[in-house]
Amino acid sequence: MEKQVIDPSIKSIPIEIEPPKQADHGDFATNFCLVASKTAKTNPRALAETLLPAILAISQNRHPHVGGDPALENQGSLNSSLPAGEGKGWGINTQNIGNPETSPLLSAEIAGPGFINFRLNPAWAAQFLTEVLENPTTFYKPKNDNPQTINVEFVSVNPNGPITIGSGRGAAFGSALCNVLEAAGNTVHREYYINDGVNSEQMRLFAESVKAIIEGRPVPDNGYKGDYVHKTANSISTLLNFANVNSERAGDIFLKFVQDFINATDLSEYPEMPIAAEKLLGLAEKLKQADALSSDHSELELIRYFAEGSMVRSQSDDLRVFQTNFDTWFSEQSLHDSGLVEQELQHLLASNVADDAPTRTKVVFAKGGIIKEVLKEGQPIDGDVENVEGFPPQDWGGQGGVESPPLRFNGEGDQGGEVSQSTSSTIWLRSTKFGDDQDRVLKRADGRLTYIASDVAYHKDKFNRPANADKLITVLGPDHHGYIARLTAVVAAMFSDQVAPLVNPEPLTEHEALIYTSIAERNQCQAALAWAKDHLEVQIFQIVRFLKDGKPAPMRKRDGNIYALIDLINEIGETLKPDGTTEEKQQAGSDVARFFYLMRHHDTAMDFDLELATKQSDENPVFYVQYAHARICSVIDKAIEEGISLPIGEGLREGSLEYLHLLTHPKELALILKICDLQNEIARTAEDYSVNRLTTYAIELARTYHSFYDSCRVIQPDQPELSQARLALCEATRTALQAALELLGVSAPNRMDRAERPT
RNA sequence: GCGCUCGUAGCUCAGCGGAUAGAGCACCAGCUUGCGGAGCUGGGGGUCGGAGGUUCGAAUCCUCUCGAGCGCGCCA
Repeated sequence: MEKQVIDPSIKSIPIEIEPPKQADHGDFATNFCLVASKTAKTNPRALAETLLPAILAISQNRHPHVGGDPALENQGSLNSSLPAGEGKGWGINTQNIGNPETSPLLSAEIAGPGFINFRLNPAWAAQFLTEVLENPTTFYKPKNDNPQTINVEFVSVNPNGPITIGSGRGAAFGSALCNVLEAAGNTVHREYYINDGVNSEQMRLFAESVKAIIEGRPVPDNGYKGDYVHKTANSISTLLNFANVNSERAGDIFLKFVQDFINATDLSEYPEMPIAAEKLLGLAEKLKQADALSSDHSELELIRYFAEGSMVRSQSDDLRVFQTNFDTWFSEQSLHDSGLVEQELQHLLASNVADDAPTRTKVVFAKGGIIKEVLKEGQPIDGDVENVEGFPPQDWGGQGGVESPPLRFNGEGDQGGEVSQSTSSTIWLRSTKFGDDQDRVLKRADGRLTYIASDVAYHKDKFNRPANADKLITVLGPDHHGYIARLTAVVAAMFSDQVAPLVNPEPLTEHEALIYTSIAERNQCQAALAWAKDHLEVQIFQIVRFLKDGKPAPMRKRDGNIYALIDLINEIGETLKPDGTTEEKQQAGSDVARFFYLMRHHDTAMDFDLELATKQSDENPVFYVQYAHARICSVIDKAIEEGISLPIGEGLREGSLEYLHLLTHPKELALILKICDLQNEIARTAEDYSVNRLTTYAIELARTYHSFYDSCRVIQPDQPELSQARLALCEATRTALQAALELLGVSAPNRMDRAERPT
């Protein structure tokens, strides 16, 4: 036969190798010939027939090993652990290849329109187990050629109530995402943003609600009414009574209490402590001032500090139970106190992306993000503030000039004061220059700063955690969808003076002329926007609808109809482990809730059936997975009792893995391949953040094991070599299961209590 | 109006442009003188909302359309 010449340009086409859905199509298949046929200027089948023998020349005598084939190294993670095809001949008929002990492949064949199907040599594939057993904590971590430092902010609810089951989804997703990003070789910083700015209307309302309860008045309209509000009010009430009766000593006593508490706490494990402690210490200082309680104003501050501090504490306690931990709890107010907000505001003004001109630009977009209309609105001189609910505040001083914030712990930290201290002009962020649909207020005419102003400083500061962070990921709830554009605009505006402008000599369009003053400005701003989109990724998780008695249950903090995450955890735990310790109950509850949240893609709405989660929770797939783990542990224990050695970790004995080639059963091969696949799943998850993939993987791995277990008896005293090989497979499976569950934040129990079966 | 998301088995949902679209629950029939039966094996069940388009090939990508959910504050 004549030697075929293949167009060399097909070298640039990526090779994809996947396990086919049909088992009789082999263990792996590649569609390369289908993809490359056009480039190669031939039909797929002919290309396959030419290519197969050409591939053969690469590796006639491969040694069995696990790891990358240099020829395939750059083609993707799964592929790198696969062998290259080798053999003679081609055609529809299966070709047997190499010798049965060491050849990677049993066969390779051309099928269908031009697929090449590979059948692995199980004995060769089993060598992968050596890798697993020798490196149980790293075998599943994919190679990462471009490791990044990433700040991930998630949960970040207001300190005015417990973590709800709604926020629970963000906690589960965010924490699991961090785990996966880390496993994929990145450096991750977990961050919680405490919305404790003294300007916050919501927090003021919260404090006023607590105060009303203390004083026996009805809470304000739209105020907070839940049980926890009363609980907080009661403890403050006790404190206040004590302080009033014994004001000269109350502060000292409370101060000592707080300090003892702090001293007894390992701060490295409780990163939120400085914030909560700061608030509580502030409260103690207040109590020490004899006249502190004389004015209504101060008492509200005091109540607010206590309420916020205790809420932050209880939130962090609940999250810790939920296997959700943070490196940094960041206080919004600290940005004001340190002057960073004012500093960044000046920066924006200096960069000409913010000003106090009395107009606002609004952009109307047509479908596809095309600008349809640009409107310039004049700013009402009066009345714009009064339209806002609750304004002007009667008894609450804001910052920036009306009054100083009530307490200071970080020295001066006042508002700087170069911009209008207390009067007249609203300061606008010209966010329409950065793709937002309207300009945003940074500073109100009365001098108070908006939430966006904090955001500017916050996002700049965030890039320091980790140092010189490559990327910020912010996980937000479904009600924050409209926030993406302005947040991106904020980041773009902040760095607008630091990026290279686009090169675009096109004159300004009619619309652009209303937004930008020059071509240069447009090119600068659009470059900044591109930079921002590149460095800030907002991940929205969709709504969780809670079903109680089959009907949607409303979930609002303010009307008290609230369902706390910790209550859900406790209820599930109570059902599952009625005789367990609190810790055991919460572990079980957390496991079920986390798995439940993580089973669905974060960006799709999900129903959370409260009956199912609490009452019928043994139907939850998490038990299926955990049962597989417990079962393996049991088998291993039993095997060791029977004198079968298990080669793991430091006890790895030379030669003890020499029988792995006996693992030739189809179920054994399937299990080995599934374990091998974990690395690939993690790599993909780190790319597209679809953490739910790992729950699916865990279920499939468990199923593959159960199926193997049913077909292949592990402990067979008359076949010690096979037993040992299968035991190694069991341990490798256990290791992979444990790794997957750990990433999900779900425990991998060594044993599980049998459920009581109704008779 | 604009934006985001979803529509796949009776129900809840998986599904990386590939070959005959999968799992759990529910239903039916089996499996243990053997390592945990919370398990395994098999079966019935589908116009992947609809219509076009791109492609050798579409549940997957594009456009349109129908239906459902959510979001668009000088709130945070």
